[in-house]
Amino acid sequence: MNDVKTKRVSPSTGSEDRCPECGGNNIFTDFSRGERVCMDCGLVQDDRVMDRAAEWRSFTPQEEQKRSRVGAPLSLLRPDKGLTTEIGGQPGDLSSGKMTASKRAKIRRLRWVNKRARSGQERNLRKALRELSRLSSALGLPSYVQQEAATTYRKALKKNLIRGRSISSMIAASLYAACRLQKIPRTLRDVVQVSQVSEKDISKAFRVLIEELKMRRAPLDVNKLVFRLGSSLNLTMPTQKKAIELLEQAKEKNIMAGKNPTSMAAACLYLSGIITGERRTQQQIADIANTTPVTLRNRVKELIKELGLENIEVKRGAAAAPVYFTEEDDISEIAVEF
DNA sequence: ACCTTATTCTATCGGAT
DNA sequence: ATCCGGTAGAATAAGGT
Repeated sequence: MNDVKTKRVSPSTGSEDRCPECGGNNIFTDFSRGERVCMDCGLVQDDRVMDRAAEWRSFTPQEEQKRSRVGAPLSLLRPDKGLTTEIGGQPGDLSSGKMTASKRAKIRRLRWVNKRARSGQERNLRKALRELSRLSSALGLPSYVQQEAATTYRKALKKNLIRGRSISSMIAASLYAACRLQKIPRTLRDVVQVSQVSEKDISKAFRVLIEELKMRRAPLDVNKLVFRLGSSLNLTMPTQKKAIELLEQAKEKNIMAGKNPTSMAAACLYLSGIITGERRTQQQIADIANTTPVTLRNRVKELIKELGLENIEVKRGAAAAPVYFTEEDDISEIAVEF
């Protein structure tokens, strides 16, 4: 652990799933920050992250051959999956006298009807998907998560779960569920902040989804949460990894149950900061973790008691002055050695 | 529908650094 | 002056009756 450096590089062009530094394949991609972090050595590749998913699928070799980039791909993110019937009409068609007035009127009417005949569900979906893409880009989520959320929402719509609930709350809940399924570390609170809906409504909607759609509830990945918060606090990788250690111990001692995972992650970071001498104040951490110093203290107190960390009081006096980088600092230039 | 329990939040104060 | 630790009271959620 002591020979770890925090270092940032541009992404390599070679094999994308291996760390260019240590060769490990335990790489975590954080789409919201546009970073790829090696969980083993802490190397951060921080250029833009590309979504490398195939543009659309082919099912047979022939299809693969024929696949061209003409026309939009089928997309779950469009209400009609990208297949729309429009009744066209060149300016000349209707006015050049090739048609009788009544025929013209008929066609105009047809076009009008077609535009409006899309069902209420489709209109609902249209609105929902617009909101979905707004939320996803605000949270910096890749499109496959968006797709997942869209699919969930379609199911909910089909089962009539939307009735009586707001579109915004259901779409936010679908997106949150998608993050959980795809192991993207976003908390409900994160979603609430970019949404216009209250936390209460979204969590209610989320529970409805879980129950009615029998979704498996993938546990939130607290370790990733630690890296995300740690990174926001500009803590070095040794401190973040120490926090993970504490977190693992906490898991073993079963003191996570019922607690907000975010505050537990925050508490681990606070303690590890004290241990490595890279301290942040309770207020700083609480702000980043969207909790309060009070809750943070309670978690810290439990951790100290359960993990037998009382002796860190000794090191507390010897702690180095906190080094806190603001957003403006170019931290890519800084390599910290231990 | 009501009660209980657990968690977290806001607000607040006194003591330590 | 700021940080830390503790307390009281309200809101909220989940579970039981």
